[in-house]
Amino acid sequence: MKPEQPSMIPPPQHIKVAVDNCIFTVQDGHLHVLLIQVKKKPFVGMWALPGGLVADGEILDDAAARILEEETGVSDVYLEQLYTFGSLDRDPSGRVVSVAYLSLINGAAVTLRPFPKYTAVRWWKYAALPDLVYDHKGIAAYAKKRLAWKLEYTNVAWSLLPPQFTLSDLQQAYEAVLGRDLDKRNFRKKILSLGLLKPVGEKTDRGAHRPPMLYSFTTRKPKIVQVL
Amino acid sequence: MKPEQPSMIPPPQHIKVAVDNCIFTVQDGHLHVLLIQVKKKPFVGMWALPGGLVADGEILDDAAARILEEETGVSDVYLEQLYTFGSLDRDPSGRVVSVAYLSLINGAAVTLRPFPKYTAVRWWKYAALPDLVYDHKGIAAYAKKRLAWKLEYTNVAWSLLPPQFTLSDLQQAYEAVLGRDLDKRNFRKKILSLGLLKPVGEKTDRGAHRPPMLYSFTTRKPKIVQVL
DNA sequence: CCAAAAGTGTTAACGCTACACCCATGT
DNA sequence: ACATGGGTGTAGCGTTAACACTTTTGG
Repeated sequence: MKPEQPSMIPPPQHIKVAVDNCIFTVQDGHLHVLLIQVKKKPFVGMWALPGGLVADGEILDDAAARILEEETGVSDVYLEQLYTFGSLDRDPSGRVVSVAYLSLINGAAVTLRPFPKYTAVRWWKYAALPDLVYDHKGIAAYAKKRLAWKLEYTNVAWSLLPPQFTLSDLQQAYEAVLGRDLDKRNFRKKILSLGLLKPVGEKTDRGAHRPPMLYSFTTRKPKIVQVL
Repeated sequence: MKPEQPSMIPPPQHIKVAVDNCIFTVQDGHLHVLLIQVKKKPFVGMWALPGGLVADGEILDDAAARILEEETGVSDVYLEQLYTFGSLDRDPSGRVVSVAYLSLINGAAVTLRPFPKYTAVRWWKYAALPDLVYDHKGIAAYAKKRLAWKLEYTNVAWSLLPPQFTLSDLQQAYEAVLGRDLDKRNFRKKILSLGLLKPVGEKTDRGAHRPPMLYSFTTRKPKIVQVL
C-alpha cells in the first residue's frame, strides 16, 4: 500500500497479478465445476480453472467477470472474491499472485463456448475432478467449502437455479452442494417460513406424477439469512 | 493465472502488490487498532494501516508478518488474510493491488516501536478512528466484522488474551468486539461447556474483592466452534 | 390400477434467554 | 461493616429433528 520499502529506493517488483475463477453449477443433482484444458507450454493437456492476467486498467471483479464471460457467454451472475494465493512456485513462468473468485450459474441455461486459447472447456463433477495444475485443486476445495457455507447462511441459491423452480429442485441443489440428505418436510417448512420464496401460481408437467408448484425468489440480491 | 492473454503477446503489466495489516487488540475494555502516521509525499500527517510492498521472493503471509513485526516486535501471532482490494485509484503513485490481513495480539504484552519510516505509531480506539488514507477505513470496518464473526464461531479469542486470564477478562474482550453486553451466567455456562478452557487452579489479586479464578485455553490452534 | 414424485403435521429433545442473590476479599 | 467484582441455578420458550401417509398425475 505504501510505496516505500525499508531501503529508501524501492526495488522494482516482478510480480504479476492474475485471477482464477471457480465456476459452479448444479446439473442433474450433482455439483459441477467448469475446467479448461491447457494448450500452452509447460502443462499441455492438463486441466485448470479458467483464469488470466489482470489488465492494467481493470479492477479485479471485472477481470473475473471477463473470464467468466469468455468461457460461458454469461454475464451478470453471482461473483465473489474468495482468497488470494501467493506462493512462490505456483507458476513456473514467474511469480504470479492469483486472486481466486467463486461464480455461481444456472448451468442449464449455458452453452459453453469453445475458446481458441484452450483445447477444451467442459463441466466436471466436483466429486470426480481430474488432476489440476498448480494449486487449483486446493482452490476448488476452498471454493466448495465457501459455497456450502453460503447456502446455509444466505439466499445465494437463487444464482444456481432458473427463475422458476420447484421446491424439489431447490432441495436437490442444497443436497448436491452440502453432500447430505435433507428432510423434505423440515426443509420446506424452514425455507418457506423465511419469506425468500413466492409461489408463481403455476404448475409444470414433469411426467407421470403429480405436477409440482413453481416458486421464484422474492429478491435476487444477496442477503444474510440463516437458512439451515 | 495462465500467462497468456487474448492477444498472443501479453502486454507487460504495471501493477504492484502490497499488503495492509489491520492489527487489533483489546485494552481496558475497548477494541483498538494500530495505525501509523504517514511521513511521505502525498499524505503527510495522515493516518493509515501499516502496510508495504511485497518483496519478489516473499509470500503474502510472510509480508504481513514482517509488517506486523516491524511495528510491534511481535511475531508468531494470529494472522489471517481478509480480502484483496484492487480499485484503480487507491494509490495516486500508480496501480497497487493490496491484500488486506487481520492480526490479533494481546496488547498488554506489546511495546510499540517508533519506526523511522513513520511519524508515529499508536493504538486508536476503534470507535474513534481518525480519517484514514485511501480505503483504509473500509478495510478496518471489514476487518472488524470478520473479527466479530470469528469470536462467535471460533476459538480465536486466545490470541487477544494473555496465557492466563479470568472469565471476566474473556467476557470483556467479547463485549468490546461485539459491541454489546453479554449475560454473565449464560456466557460462563456456554464457554465452559465447550471444553475450550481449563482452570489453572490459581487465583489472582485484583484489589478489594473476591479473587477470581484463572483460566487458560486448552489449545491455541484455530478451531471452528459455535461459541455464541 | 400401478408407479412416481408432490405435498403435508405432530411430538420430543434441546438450546437459548432472562433473571437475583450470596461469596471472598481489602480497606 | 461496607464496597467491589466473583461466582452460581432454574424455568419458560422457541427451534430443530425425527418420522409416514395421502394426493395427483401419466401410462
